[in-house]
Amino acid sequence: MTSRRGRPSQAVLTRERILLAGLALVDEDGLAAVSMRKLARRLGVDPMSLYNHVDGKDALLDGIAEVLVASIPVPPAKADLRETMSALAHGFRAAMLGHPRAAPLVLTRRLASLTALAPVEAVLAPLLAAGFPPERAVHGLRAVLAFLIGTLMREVEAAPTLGGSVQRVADLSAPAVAAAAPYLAVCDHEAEFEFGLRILLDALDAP
Amino acid sequence: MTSRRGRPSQAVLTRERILLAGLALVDEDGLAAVSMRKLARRLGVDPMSLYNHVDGKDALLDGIAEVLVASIPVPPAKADLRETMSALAHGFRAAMLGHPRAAPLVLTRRLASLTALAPVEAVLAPLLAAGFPPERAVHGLRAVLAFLIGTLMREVEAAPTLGGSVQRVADLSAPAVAAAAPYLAVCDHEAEFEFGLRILLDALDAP
DNA sequence: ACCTGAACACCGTTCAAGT
DNA sequence: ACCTGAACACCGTTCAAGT
Repeated sequence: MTSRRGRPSQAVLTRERILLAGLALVDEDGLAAVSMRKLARRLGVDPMSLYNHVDGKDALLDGIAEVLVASIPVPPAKADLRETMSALAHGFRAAMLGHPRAAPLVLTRRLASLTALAPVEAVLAPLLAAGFPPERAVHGLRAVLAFLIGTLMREVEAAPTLGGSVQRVADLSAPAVAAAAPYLAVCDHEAEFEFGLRILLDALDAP
Repeated sequence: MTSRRGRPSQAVLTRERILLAGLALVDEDGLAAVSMRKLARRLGVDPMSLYNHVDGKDALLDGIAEVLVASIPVPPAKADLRETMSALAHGFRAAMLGHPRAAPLVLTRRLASLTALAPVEAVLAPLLAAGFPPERAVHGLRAVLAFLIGTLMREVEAAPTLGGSVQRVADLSAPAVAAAAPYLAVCDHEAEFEFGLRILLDALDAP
């Protein structure tokens, strides 16, 4: 049922269709498996056709990252400072954990700043409203963001849990590691997240 | 001056020689430019020869990461808690900034835990000595590590500064971003690092 | 035990050609 | 304006062969 538009045939390909198919490909097969050719195959199209909508493989990955960033829920501007910060952090985390294999795209690329404008505004607005000098607000934002990025890298695949095989390898050579081994062996990501986030939000609340 | 060993000719290739050449290649040309073939060329050797000492490209990258981790200076076990933590954090940062293009290998891969044993011991020992219950010591370690990873990712290339082109794009649509624009536009990595680290170390000192 | 080189199944991207 | 396909210069890795 092609509609009554004048164009010879509706474009099969769209930047959006490509990015969504790309995200699905990453979700299914992982980042390392992404290739222009495979993505084209999935879309039933010649590999070169993708280049009409996307600037190359790197731009494709940036685009997928932007899709992910755009999916971060931004809480209503009203609520109180701590609640807002916490809601944003949890929303960011949930968005990343919803696509664990694609999350490194967001966590390890410098995106065009406009992509993250809404969430950044949502963080800065209550900080400024609470009387924070802008410089300190930016410091706070960046400290929390660094923690989020580090934590999520760990949750998502990369970055050491320090868990692995610490078992009883360590003894005389590393007595403290041996003593803490049971806690190093497991990692409750949820608890680690709340623990670190509370420290940072407490520090921002304080002054 | 080949020495008097019985072997027909000393091995030209060593795992260590390969890893160091790999690190140099990353330093010069960046991570994306690393290939087994290019590394072999640099060593004056057939590409396939590398496979006698290294398990493949991924294992090569792990090996380079381990070289970097091994270069983290571990402070003497004595000093006081806060001083030790701070020294380790600064040492970690300095080691990564010494090889900014290779740093993501450390920051984004799950290394065999034994690699990081010495630094982890150096963090946990003073925490336990100060009376921290081991579970809390591990939480503290992980929170600081997450912050370090996130901060260094930002310093080193990846992860948003939020600086970019926020200039005056934002106005009515994002008044808080507009108000903080001058501080978003620049990023004093040193200051951000100290700011966040102090918050975390203060929180660990407290109880 | 280590090194080699040909071969295989892939890549990203340029370019000229089609509609 | 969009899509195509051949071609180019690369990849990582297997395998059989050399010493």
